[in-house]
Amino acid sequence: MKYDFNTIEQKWQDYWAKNQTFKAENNSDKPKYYVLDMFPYPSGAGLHVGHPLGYIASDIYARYKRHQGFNVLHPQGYDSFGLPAEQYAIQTGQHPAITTEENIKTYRRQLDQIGFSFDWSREVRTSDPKYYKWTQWIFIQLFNSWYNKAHDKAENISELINIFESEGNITVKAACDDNVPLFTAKDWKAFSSEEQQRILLQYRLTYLAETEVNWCPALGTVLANDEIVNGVSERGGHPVIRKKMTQWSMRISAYAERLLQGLETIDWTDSLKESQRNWIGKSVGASVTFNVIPNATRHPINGSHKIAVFTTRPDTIFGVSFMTLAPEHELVSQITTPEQKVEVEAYIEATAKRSERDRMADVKTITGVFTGAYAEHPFTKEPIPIWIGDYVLAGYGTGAVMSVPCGDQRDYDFAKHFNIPIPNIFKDIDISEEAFADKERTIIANSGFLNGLNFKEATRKVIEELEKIGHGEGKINYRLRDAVFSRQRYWGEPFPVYYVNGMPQMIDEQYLPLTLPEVEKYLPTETGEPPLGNATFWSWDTKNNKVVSNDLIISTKGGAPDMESHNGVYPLELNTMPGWAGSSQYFNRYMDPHNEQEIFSQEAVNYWRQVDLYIGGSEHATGHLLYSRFWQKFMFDLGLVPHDEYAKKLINQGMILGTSAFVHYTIISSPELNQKFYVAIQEKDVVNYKEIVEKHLGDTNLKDAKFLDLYEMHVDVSLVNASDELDIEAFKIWRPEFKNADFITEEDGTFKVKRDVEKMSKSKYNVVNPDEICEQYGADSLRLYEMFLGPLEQYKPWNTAGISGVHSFLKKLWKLYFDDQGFKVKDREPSKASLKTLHKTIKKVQEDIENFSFNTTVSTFMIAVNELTAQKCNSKDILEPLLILISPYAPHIAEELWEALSHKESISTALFPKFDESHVMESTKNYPISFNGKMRFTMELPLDMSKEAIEEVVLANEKTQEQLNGRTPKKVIVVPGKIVNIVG
RNA sequence: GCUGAAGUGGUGGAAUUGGUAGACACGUUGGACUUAAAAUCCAAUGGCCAUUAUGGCCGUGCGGGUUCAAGUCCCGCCUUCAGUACCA
Repeated sequence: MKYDFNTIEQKWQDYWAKNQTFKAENNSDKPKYYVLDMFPYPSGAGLHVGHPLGYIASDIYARYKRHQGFNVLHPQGYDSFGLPAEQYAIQTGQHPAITTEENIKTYRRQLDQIGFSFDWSREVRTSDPKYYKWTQWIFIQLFNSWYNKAHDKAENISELINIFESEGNITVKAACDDNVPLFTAKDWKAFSSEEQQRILLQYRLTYLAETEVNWCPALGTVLANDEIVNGVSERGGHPVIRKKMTQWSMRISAYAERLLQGLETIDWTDSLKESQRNWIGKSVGASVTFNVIPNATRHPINGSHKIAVFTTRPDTIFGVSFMTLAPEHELVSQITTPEQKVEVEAYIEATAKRSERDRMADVKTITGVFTGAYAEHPFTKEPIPIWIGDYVLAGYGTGAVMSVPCGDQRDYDFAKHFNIPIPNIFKDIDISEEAFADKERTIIANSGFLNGLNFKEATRKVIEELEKIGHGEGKINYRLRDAVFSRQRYWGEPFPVYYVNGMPQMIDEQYLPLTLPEVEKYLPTETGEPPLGNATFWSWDTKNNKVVSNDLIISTKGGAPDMESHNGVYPLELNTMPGWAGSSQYFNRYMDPHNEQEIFSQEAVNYWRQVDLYIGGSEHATGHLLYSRFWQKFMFDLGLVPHDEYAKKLINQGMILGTSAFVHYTIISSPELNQKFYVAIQEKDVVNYKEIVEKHLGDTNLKDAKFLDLYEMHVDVSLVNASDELDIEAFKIWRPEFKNADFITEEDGTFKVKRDVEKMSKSKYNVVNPDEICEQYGADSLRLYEMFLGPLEQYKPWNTAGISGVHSFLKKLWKLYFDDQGFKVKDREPSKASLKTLHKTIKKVQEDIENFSFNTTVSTFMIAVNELTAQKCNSKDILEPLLILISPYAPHIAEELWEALSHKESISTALFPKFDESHVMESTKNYPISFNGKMRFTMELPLDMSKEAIEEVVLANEKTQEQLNGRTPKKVIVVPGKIVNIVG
């Protein structure tokens, strides 16, 4: 019988689906294990061979855990809201829901053919109203919460209102906006309802505020910091500018410290944790307040102003020789003197015009301008000139710095450039060339009460003094900014929000989900509103078939919208939520995906608790993986989840890259020619291509024609064979403009292309489709090969040629069970050698899987099968457990052979075989004997021999004596089980 | 600049944590089977030298060091990839 993989794989995929083999129950006597993949965005291009890598790894682990007797949850779903479907809709008018549905079908078919053990009964889709109902629900919970720093957790906003009513906000320690005014309980009660709401908004965990955002004109939407790469949009590479807009934001900064601390408790890779630490960017220092001197110049400044700065070096405060404000700083216009006004305004305008990218590009150019104003040094009372400069960022700290040129290189450069004095406050340090920033070696001088102190002592002392005079305090600053949560797009979750007098109100939970309305066009409206502004009606309560008009929402009764009485007309929020909204809690929803009453039941979440193993790409380090941790901590504060970290262990799979092929060519044109003439050149001839083309053309009529530069183009990799030779005829059909082209080939007519490793993408024609691989070699071969390619975490190029190795392994495996005569496994006593092979394989496989070293496991299988073939093993006692070992990697063939061994149940119910050391034990060990560190021969010795006995035997040995040649050994080293080394 | 990861044959990659470097696989070469091809099987395959055979020397990015013994540990460099970037 032949190994007919296509039939076998189809058979078992159908069997698994029909019998719901991998359906997980929310209770079991078995211990639980939760294996999660990052769910895919279903793109129109379908899967290429790089996509399933992580899924194969997690599937192997999930199947392995089932064999270990665990109740395994291994779900899958789709992150189905997103920009590509919307852009496709803009171009074609096709509703994103339809293209998304089609793409999901393709994905599902492709995933199914690889034989994953997903529990599809738990599938979620972020664009499904039944799912995004709960995304909207979480948004409402965030809106109704504030962060109490005293308890270090989120609490209900009603508790904050209680405090305001009894004591105002003076005693409240909350994560809130910086500019909240202080008020008493009496003040609070005197505020209008609208004023109260405005104040509460400054405390809520999701809030509406006018913020400076990253606006991408080409995409017509704002972007979060992690969606910008090198100053351009991550998607499409469009320029991004800063713009002030009223937007929803998430107060993730409230959780900065807990997000940082939580990293200590989870088993994620160091590099990923490090990225998150950098992104959070904690720095410890002090905030210092400087008073602006009202009449330091002929033109007194109106009112009294204070400038707060954040510094990590308060110990250098006596080295301050100027201050610098960001051009966007709000005080700039108030303190600038009339003489400086023109210059300052020109400077502000010039900086505002520069895009983020330009600003990043020339960080070396020093620019700035003097405001004319002075601040007073809190200790020396000396006047300090106030400058503005674009090296100070409005978005970090307070947007103002105290400049200490002797201790900070940027301040130093700025001072040098504008001839500002650079006082030296460091003992025995030369600062004539550059600033001195080494905290460890710092001894303060010329600094009054700080003289002689080191960095630590001086910092403590100066903070103490600042607090005494009310000019500052110790402070911790984080780089992490609140996350902008509004997107001006159609294909995303609508906000459950409407506005009364411009103040946002939450739609009552009973009316969720607020479903996405139909629109004619997916572009912004003519008045510049987001695409949702095009909707003519909204339908929300699908159960009761209630419909409301576009910008109308029905009046409220006691804060909740009342569907029955049509008393008022209020606009709805027209923005939608960003891509990361739907992916920030999906892992918990899988635990109880069909629950319509709650986001998930407490029974379910207390059973599954945490994700035990999460596999996905590292590109989400500062996006999804940070936001989802934030939401989990929030859910924990609400008492909804038992852990405030949702994923115990995380592995980043590396990317599988494509091997692109390129053809070089030049185009010849001359007046005599009607058309352009292409000449393709092999890579080796590229350097001297002009000479070679001329020589090639010889005396033809093209001889005197001019030819253009050399071009390089991607060639479809399917037109190139394993030896990099191009199929020229097929190429000419693929690219008709080359129909009459000349190819400068080898003498034997072959034409070699250039190869390069790049990301797989349609536009590079280097995509390898898993469908073809499954068709030609089978899913088991694909699974094994993807693992065999190299370590899971590593980036590695795909090369289809190598798959024949794993494929012939499967054929050899098959032959252990079936030959031409049929099934050949017998119920007979296994040989000692076969038992040894089996048990050393059990041990190695178990160790490898537990270390996620999947590539070496495949080698282990190959060695085992080769050995058993050589041993002519046909014993059931060996071949049956062997299948269980291989089954996580190649489940289809394992099921088929398992069935041939007369099993009625799926192999997934079988328990992993136990390793028995006695079969592997050897009574003797080969000791390598070396002289002066060089290995000369080996000698078999019993395992239980003592060091001394080994030494004696070795020295008495004939070969040893030969090597020693009459000399007496100086030293003999014996490490039992390892090596004997004799120093002559 | 900073942070993290990594440099091993023609190629992908192994190496029980300091103990015979190159497992396993691809590729290549030779052979068997076949009218032929495919498939399958066998053998060789880091480099150099020697050869009738046994063999010898050099080899894990570079330069040092520790050790009886270093791909692995220490010091100093170089290169590549990824993330981040005027963060006060």
